[in-house]
Order: sequence, then structure tokens, then C-alpha cells
Amino acid sequence: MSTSSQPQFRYTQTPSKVLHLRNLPWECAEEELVELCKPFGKIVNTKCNVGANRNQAFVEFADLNQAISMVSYYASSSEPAQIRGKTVYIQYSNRHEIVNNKSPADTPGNVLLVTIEGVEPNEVTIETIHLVFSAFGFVHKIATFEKAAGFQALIQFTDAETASSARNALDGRSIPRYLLPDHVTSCYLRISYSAHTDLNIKFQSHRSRDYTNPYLPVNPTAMEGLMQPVVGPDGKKQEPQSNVLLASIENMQYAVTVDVLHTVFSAFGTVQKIAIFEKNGGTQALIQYPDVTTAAVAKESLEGHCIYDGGYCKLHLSYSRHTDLIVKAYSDKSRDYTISAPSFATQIPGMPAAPNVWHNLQGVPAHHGTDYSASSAIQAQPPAGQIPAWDPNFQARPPYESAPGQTYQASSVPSYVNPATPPGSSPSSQVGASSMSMQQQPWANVRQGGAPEPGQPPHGQ
DNA sequence: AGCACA
Repeated sequence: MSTSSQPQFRYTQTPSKVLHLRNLPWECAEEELVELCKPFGKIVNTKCNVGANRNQAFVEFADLNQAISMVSYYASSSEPAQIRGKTVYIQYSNRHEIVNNKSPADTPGNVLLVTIEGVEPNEVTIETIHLVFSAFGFVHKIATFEKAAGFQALIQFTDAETASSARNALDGRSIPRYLLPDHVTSCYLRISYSAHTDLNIKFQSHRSRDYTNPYLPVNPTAMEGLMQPVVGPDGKKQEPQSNVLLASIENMQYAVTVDVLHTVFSAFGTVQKIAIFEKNGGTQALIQYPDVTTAAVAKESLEGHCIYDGGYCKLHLSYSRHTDLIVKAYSDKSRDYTISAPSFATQIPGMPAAPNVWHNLQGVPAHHGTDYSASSAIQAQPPAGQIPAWDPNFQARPPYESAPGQTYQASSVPSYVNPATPPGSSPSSQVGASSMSMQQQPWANVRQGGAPEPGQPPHGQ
């Protein structure tokens, strides 16, 4: 009973001016479909990225004969229909028109609507957006704003061709990680077309730019945005250094006290002041060193590492804009060691000493479900090659595949890892050392060199 | 490699 109800074969299907195409390359662009089909007639509609794999499409010709000519051409051709080298299978659709649900978002224009997922608006500067999208052509204007969909940007190119090349290359991809604050783990771009053709930018500000009119007035209330980290000529983020570090503490399962922070950060030099505060529902701390060099060493060494074994209380460090903290000399959230007895540096009240707490990350399963698979997709297609290699070592670490969270971390943590290198000695010679050794060497080894005994976290509870 | 507003 079932055999007679099986789907029909191609040659028994009734012709339709709508063709069904399958086995397309992933997210095949409409332009590619049109390129393939237009020799046979006028295309009046398309529907792309159909099916679970988004590798099917429909093309509707103006006339039935045009569809027939295409099907019969490839039925007898020795060369199969191909897009990007993949054989495309063509047959008549079982419908006779494409229901047109095309939104303006799918209609190419010179202005892109970009939704930047997974970041706070202040974490992606307009310079970063400009840098990424300039790889495809001259960016005329950028306007950023916050909507329910998240942080969004309108990006105006010269023409729809340039815009679509940017869209095709970047949609679903992530902004390179080194252009983002260290604690941002993923940041995906969702790109559609805007119905705008010309953005009306009133001011140069941290939210909007008109690159065609550099003399546009700067919005005075938006000036602070211009003071954000700048992108240098090499495309690297250039954070202004500071003797004060801003630490964001991720996955804070255990209390992080001033004393714990003091112990951790004292491994790299004298800690002058510490302040702990809450921001955006997370815990942050400012740690003041006497000089920028010490802060830089601490930052490089500790970035991405966890205070406690098991991925707890993971540190993300950046430079603060502050240079001298004004803090209460002694409170549960702050400490000023410059006016306290120096014995504070080694005496930690309420913190029984135990040497066994500075575990490394080895064998710790990934504690985030984050999937970084898209990062390799990026690697395959950086925007027009303007941006240097994402991470040449990324693919070469099979042991890390079961722990993507750490893979990524390791690849982006150029901390010095040689246990023979005490804190304070030149970190630059160790930058870029294999993250393999980092995985095997507990970061606590960094402490070798006479750091005070660490406090006992509530490990194992 | 086999049909789309869900």
C-alpha cells in the first residue's frame, strides 16, 4: 500500500515554473542561485536556505517554459549543474509558486543591520565594528543602538554589492576575539539588510560615525566613548595600561575576599590597594600596584586563571582607568595597604594556611557548555585577510577537544608558563609559549619566587 | 540528495 504513495520520481513530476534545488552549498547566497538559473529565463522569486540543513532552495521563473528548459538542459547535459563546485540537483517543485514571505531583511541594500550577540554594548567599540566591516569596502556610516534584539549597528556601504559581500562573509561569524575585551567568550554577528539607504548621522560619537564627513561635530555628551581603547594599525586592541587592574570574577561559587585577592595578586609585587564591588550582577575588583609594569605582569599571568580549582572564580583582567584608588583602609570590601601595617601582606586573618589549594586546571572538565565551534569557521574565512591569523595553534591541540572552554582560554592566554620563570622576570620572553605546557603546568607555579602563602579557600565544599 | 510561514 505504501509503494504507490512514495514520492514521485523527477521524470514523472509535473512541470512547474518553480524549481526545487538541493545539495546546495551551506547558506548558498541568492546571487549564486540566480547566477545558475538566469541563463534559462527570468527569475521572479527565490527562496534560499530552505530545509533543516539550509541547503535547499526554490527558484521561480517567470514562465513555465523557462523552468522546463533548465530542467531538460541539465537532464541531458554531461556537466551537472554546480554551485561552488557542488553538484546541484534540480527538479520541479510540487508547488507552482513561491509564497513570498521575503522580508526587507532579505532584500539586499547598501545598509546592513547587524545584531551583535553575546556582548554588552560597551564591549564592542565602534572602531572595532568599523575595522571588521572595512575589510569589504569603504564604510560610509555606522549607527549603533540598543534594541530588544540586543546591541545593533547599521552599517552603510557604497552599494548593495559591497554590503552583501560583507554580509555573506560575516553573518553568523564572530568578531575576532582579540578585538574584544578578554572576558568576552563569544560574540556572534547576525546580519540582515536594512531598508535604509542613507543613514542620518548627526554627531560623531561613541554610538555613531560618519566617515564621509570627518568635520561633523562631536557630540560632547558622547565624548567618553571616544576615550575607549583604540585599535592600533596592526589591528590589535590597544588598551591603555595602568598600574590599577580591573578584575572581573566569573563563576564565583566561593566568596572572594580582599585577603584572597591580596594573596593572589601579591605574587607579582606589592599590592597597594584593593576594592571589591558589584557591577552588572557580577563581582569586580580593582587592584592597585605601584607601577604599570607590575600590573602588566600580573595581568598577563593571571588572565583567565581561576582562584580555586574546578574553574571557580575565574579571573578576567583589564586595565582600569584609575591610577590611584581612594578606598577605606580596612573594610570587608576594600583595603589600603599603604597606610596599614606591612604585616598585612603576610598575615591573613581568618584564613588558615594550606599549601594545597593552588591547583592547576589539569583534568578539570570544561565547566561551561559554550560551543566554540564557530570559531574555527571564522578561521576559515577571516574578513578579506586584513586581520592577522586568529590563532594558528587552534587546530593543533587534539587533547583539548573535549574541553572547548579551556581550549579557547588556553589559546588566548599568553601568560608565562615556565615554572622556572619567577614573577617579575621578563614575561615577554614567555609570551606565546605553548599552551600545552600551560595545561600541564599549574598557574600556581607562577608563584614560585617567594610569594606569600595563599589563603585557604573553601575548596571541596 | 528529496519540498518551504514554523
